[in-house]
Amino acid sequence: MSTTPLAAPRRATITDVAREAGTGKTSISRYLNGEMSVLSPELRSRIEAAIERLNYQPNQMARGLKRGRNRLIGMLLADLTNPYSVEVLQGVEAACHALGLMPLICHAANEVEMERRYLQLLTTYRVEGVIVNALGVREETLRPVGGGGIPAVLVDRSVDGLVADMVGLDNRAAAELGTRHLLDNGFDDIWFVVQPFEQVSSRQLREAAFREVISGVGGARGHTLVLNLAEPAAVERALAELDRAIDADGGPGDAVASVTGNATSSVTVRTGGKASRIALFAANAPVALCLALHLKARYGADWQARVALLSIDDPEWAELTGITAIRQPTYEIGYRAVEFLHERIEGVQATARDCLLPGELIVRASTLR
Amino acid sequence: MSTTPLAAPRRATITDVAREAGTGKTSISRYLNGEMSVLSPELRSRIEAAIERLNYQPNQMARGLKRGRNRLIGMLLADLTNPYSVEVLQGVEAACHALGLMPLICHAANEVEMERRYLQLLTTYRVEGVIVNALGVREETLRPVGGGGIPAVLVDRSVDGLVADMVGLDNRAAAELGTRHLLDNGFDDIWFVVQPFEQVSSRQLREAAFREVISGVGGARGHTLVLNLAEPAAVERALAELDRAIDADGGPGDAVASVTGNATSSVTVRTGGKASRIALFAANAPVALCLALHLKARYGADWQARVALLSIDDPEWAELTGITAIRQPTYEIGYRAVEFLHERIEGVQATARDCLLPGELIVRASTLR
DNA sequence: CTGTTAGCGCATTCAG
DNA sequence: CTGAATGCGCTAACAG
Repeated sequence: MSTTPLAAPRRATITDVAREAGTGKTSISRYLNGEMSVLSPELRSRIEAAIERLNYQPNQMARGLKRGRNRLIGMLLADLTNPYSVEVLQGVEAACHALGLMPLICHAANEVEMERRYLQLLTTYRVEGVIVNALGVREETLRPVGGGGIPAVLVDRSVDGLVADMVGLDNRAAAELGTRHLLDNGFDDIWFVVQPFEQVSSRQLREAAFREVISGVGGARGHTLVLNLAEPAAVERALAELDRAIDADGGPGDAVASVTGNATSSVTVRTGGKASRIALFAANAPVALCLALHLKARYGADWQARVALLSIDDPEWAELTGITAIRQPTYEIGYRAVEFLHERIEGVQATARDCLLPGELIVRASTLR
Repeated sequence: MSTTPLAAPRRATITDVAREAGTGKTSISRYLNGEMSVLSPELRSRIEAAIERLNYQPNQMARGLKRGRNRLIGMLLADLTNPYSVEVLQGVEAACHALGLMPLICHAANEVEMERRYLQLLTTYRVEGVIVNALGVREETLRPVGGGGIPAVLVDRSVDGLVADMVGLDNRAAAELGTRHLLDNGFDDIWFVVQPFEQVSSRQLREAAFREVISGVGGARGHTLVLNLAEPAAVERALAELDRAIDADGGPGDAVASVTGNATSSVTVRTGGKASRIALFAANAPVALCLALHLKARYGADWQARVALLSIDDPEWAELTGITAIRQPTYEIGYRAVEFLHERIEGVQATARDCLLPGELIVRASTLR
């Protein structure tokens, strides 16, 4: 009774269990590691009982320290606010579960400094590998990772000068798919809207593919509009440019009764006349949302009659609002990333691999005229 | 030269640094812990140099094992797919950053089994505390947490039989606010739509408050519709019931040219006639989205003319679609949760506290007639 | 089959 | 001011 006051119910250790079971720590350890065949049934049940009685739970920190591996991997996300990230995460979690890994999820919230800090933290916690959906930063930040350091696989974007496996959307194909779809549906004036390229390879690839397709089609006009979502003033300016283009275009049908910009009272009658030739191609969901919000504010609830919107990423509101989208195989991206990482952790040496998964075009009313 | 082949660039340990700096481990340890005043400037710079040269990074696992605290806390989320979770997370991260804590984010993905597994995992990693946005499960699962076990604070929902701090929306007030708003705007037939109550206290509280307000107002009719989002068939049935009510209601204006249910060709002319008396009050964003998707599919793009929608939670698409919402102080909820937990970790003994934060009504076109 | 002995990397007395 | 010694909880050789 005088052993331990109820003050701090210190957690039982392997030693406690050994004593309680009247045996040595080794046997307990063996039990914990499933080496059942090496334990007499009798001892085994005594151990079981002791563990139960003491409500013992092995300390992973200590285990990790000893054996040099802790089954932890880091998952560094640039922006959880982007549905893309959450979806990828689901795949990551599933794969981790299947492979006996535990993902430490770190959210950089679009801040380079945060990214650096978390990477450092993951390193000090000796994670066995990291999956990183990097911000657009110099390879420098990722120095401790990849090549010389701990195994890493990149998601969605590659990083200049950083050799590592990478898995993501087949951006070329996706951008082509989207552009062709718009072209095929009679849109010959297409605005590709994208966040600042910075070092984000996926943005660059998407835009390049877009331009390439456009330039290969006579009579089609293509524009690239950079939308710096982090900079309200810049957004304002870019959208103004877009507005001018849309206004100049003259509108969708032959008869537009009225478009007041007041969402609650606009009355628009679409008569099925000649299609609008302008379409917006958003490079990802955040951009698409920004565009949609602006268009709705400017042209009213019926903004979709005025301009078509196609987005890479298929956020939950896409269906609701009827915009066309290219859905990324997010779950699989996450899953594959973990598989790659796992191989790497297990020592596979192959040269850096790229895994490009195809996107799926989901046609909705917005781009059908 | 024969010490370590380039094979496995083993990470430098404190011992390596000590040797490199020509001193003992203790001094390194002191340096790491910022006990600068106890080190001669000379030794100090030697240590600095050695650390730099070896690119040394202290092993947090070992530190944690030794000092008994690892600055880790668990953040268990029921469903990251719900924007609410992501927003709360932002607050959690900010607070952790400020308090020198590292959150381990665990995503139960609505699976009770996952929740149990993660809780167990967090325990074995000896996190100093956990913040849990629990699934609707029995206290049993959370046994290791709270009272006797590791400090815990609940977010959004309390758990029967589990005494712990809890922080979340003032559900009573929020539901009243929403209901009153609808009533004030002429809606006298209100459907409160909510996921199965199970053990989720917030759902119960919101619904109870709704009913209470309704029953206090003569002439107002209130219904509660349970929408089990995990069960497509059940959703189907519930929505059918709703449809009957809406159809019976007769529609919004005096003249409805045509409502075909085909989103791409519906032509509706709203003439500003008498308001529809039916309004839907969604208990949270996932429910609101489900409703909106259904209504759009059934009544066409102009579904909002037919029925009003108000939601607790203000998802990104709310503004776009113009539905009224009650925004939760998500960031603050997360922030406060960490603060509470931190106090607990530091040994504060006060009895379980409840922190109810107010929601903010954001009126949009949907509920204005 | 089972127990003893050494550390894993680090923080902490406790003597210099 | 500084360093040697001790052990956190656990696993991994080695002996019984």
